[in-house]
Amino acid sequence: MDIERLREQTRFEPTEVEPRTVERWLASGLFHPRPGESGEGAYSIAIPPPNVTGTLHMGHALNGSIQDVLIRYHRMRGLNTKWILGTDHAGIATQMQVEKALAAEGLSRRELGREAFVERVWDWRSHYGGQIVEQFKRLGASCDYSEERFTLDDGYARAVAQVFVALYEKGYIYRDRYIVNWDPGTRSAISDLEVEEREETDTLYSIVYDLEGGGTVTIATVRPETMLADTAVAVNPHDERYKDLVGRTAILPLVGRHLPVIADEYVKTDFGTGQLKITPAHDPNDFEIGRRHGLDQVSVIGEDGRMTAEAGERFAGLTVLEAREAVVAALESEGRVTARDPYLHSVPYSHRSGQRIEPLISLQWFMKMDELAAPAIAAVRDGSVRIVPENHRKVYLDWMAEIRPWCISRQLWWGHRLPVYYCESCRAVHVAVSPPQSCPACGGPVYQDEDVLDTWFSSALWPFATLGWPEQTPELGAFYPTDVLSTARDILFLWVARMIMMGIEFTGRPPFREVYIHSVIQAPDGRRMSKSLGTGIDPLKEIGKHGADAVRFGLLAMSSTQDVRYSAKKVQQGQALANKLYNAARFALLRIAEQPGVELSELAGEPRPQTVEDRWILSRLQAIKAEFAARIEVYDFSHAALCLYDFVYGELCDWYIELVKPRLDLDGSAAPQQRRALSETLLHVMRQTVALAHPVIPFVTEELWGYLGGQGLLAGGTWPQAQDDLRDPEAEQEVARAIEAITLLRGWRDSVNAKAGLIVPARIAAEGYDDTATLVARLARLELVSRNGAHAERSVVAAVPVPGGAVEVLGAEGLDLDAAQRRRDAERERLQSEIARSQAKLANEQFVAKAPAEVVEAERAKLERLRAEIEAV
RNA sequence: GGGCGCGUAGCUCAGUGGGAGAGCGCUCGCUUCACACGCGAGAGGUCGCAGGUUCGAAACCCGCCGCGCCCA
Repeated sequence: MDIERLREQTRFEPTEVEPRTVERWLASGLFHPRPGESGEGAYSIAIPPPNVTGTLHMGHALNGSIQDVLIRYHRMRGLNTKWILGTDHAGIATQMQVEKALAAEGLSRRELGREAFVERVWDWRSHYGGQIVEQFKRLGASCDYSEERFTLDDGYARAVAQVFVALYEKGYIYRDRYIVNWDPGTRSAISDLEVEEREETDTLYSIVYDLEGGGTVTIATVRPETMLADTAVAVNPHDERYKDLVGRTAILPLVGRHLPVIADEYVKTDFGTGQLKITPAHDPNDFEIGRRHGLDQVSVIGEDGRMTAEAGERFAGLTVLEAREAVVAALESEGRVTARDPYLHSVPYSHRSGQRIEPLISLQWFMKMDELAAPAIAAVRDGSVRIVPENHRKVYLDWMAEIRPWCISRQLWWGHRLPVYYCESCRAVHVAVSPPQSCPACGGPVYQDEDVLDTWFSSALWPFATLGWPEQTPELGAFYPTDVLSTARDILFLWVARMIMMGIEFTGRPPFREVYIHSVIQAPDGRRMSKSLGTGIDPLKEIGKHGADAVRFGLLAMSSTQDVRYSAKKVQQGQALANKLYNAARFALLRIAEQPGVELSELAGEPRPQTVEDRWILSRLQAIKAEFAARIEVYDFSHAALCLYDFVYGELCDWYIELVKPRLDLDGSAAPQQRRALSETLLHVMRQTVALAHPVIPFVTEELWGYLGGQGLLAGGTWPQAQDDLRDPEAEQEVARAIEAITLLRGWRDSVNAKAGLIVPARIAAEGYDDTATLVARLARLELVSRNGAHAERSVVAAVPVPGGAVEVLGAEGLDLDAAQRRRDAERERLQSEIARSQAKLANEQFVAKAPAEVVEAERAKLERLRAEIEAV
């Protein structure tokens, strides 16, 4: 590497370095493992496939950073590591985007026809799809880009069909007329999980129905238009007021239908009058009551969101809201509306189209979940799938315990079409992977079901369908099950739970050992980050401004076990770290290069400690390696990132480099062996630091690895594990003591207004500085005076307490001694109060008797230390 | 209605039984021969409120107030 370039370039420039570093990584083939390549075992992660139409948002950037840290760390640990990449066809989302584009041309999908429309979507995908994969590269994500999957690829589609057929044959998949969440926006049924409840205030109307044979009931409803479909009136069986009503008949106003009065536990006695209209075709709860009591189902709202002929001539064709007004007006004219009250309740909306859900009865395909859920519950309960953080475990188990059938058919065109065929002649139903040419029963012509599967049905197969299942491929053998699934919690039910169920059902094993649920990054003001709110922050823009390393570090550092606000400061901290590391390496290399008799290319980069600070940094390096590894193992990315920062700033740069500077001077006074040894040690420390930080900030570390003379690409290098033989508690203690003393002395200097450059004559009257006295003196800007040397006869003008005693200052030139006196008084006061506190504690018999011995002992030692310090002042 | 979580320095957050912490911001001082994306020093907190357990509580328990999310 060109050392001259390094000399001139005083800052790390991510926009210059990062793109070319990505190219080097991609060209290396490091990200594409071959099955069974490493004897150390395999490590794999299946990426949550982003929507093919999507672009990178903060959630992707965070999850990409998390997964890449895990992938790079394990790759460097020698495991055969694969990050499975791909995109999701995202049925509704993609179809809606293309429909929007068509609308701009004045076209609709129905005008185009199914085949042409689907072709348009494929075209659209090839033009605009997959951008996000390029964006993952820019982030530095080390996915296996050479094997990108798509959930609608041929092989994947075969896996989907095979799963459908198998589940159908087991009786888990069935067709039913059932109440579903109808989304008038997409004109499709959607699953319970795609429905979002919103609090809204509506008018609660009280309406009087006559009873046959005299009397009335009064029902309360926010949806008077659905009364046209009422088929019963219900009261609670324990409601004493209405005991006599049960079994009588009410007359439905406007329609005249006879409604039985039934008793059902569902009815709340304290809501409204305690009398409830039952509309099985337009309310999920009423539907269940209807099934329990064998009530008729009358549908008055159609799939277009308008009233049907069943609603009667006066109302047919009206929208739901128009019908509501018309029905209320009609009831009013009969004097049946007795009250209107504002009422706050939750209203279902489609997560997909944003429109209000219309519950209605529809012929759909469903999947029974109970049998699949049982082993998926067991897997989490017995720990074969571990959910981190653990509190999500309970959320998962609670939801799984109450799992309901899943509506899997969608009235869309973009997606996996159901492998279901109907005979035109005999109406027989055939479910098969390969389409029958004619009806196997009667030979008649067959046609395929129009519906496609819910996107999540195919996503549920992701970890194994991407590896070639149902074929027993080498990839499947090597990389399944995957090690961890990292995701935000919003798709725990939609996706994660279903993957566990399908994985166990079809491969006999859960698809991953651990599920890591990461933070949701909110806008800085605490709102949701979203395009529509205008609160989104584009990770690529941030990468452009601060570099991918900075964004990765920032996101990891701000992440937590709960939701967090986006912190631009953390990203800047990451940028500062990259630059700091760059400059530390730059300093080390330039100084090594300038050492007479030392040649960088001849150095091995092995530790050759000669002094206490050498032993100290090597020991601290082992500690930080162990801590980083431990944090990664428990998915504590924020502390992993921050401990790197603290090490680089707080130990390597602020102290070690400052401590060794004089030993790297250029006047040639040091012996060549010593220069060489220090160069070795410094190079070792820099290489190790850069390697250990690589999973978090891969770009700057890869760049520096080249300058530092590392072998090959760092991305393919070895992660430096902690070496216990380099641990040195004594050196750690000695240098920690020196650091504390220097800090105290600097504080003292400031308080006596000593000019920054002033060298103060002083004497160390304290224990434990044998090896560090000159270091302390230099960094605290003292001139050490020996007992019988130059200034020895001068009197002590100040004593600065430091661990183990004090530093006595001799000579007052340039010092504000009044300030020194004030400082000394303040210090004495502080010590006095601490001593008093400590004494009081030890005088407390309860404390001495009940606190653990070591705590009492520590308190005694502390008191002794304080007394020594106050003595020294 | 049920569940989960949060409330600590101006801001964002860490700390989970034994002397209140970090980053950023702020103040003061530094062209100290890697870095001003830098260096040194400093100010700043009744740890939401009220009770309890304990020799000892920011931390554990109970209640209240405020905020967020999930489920029904």
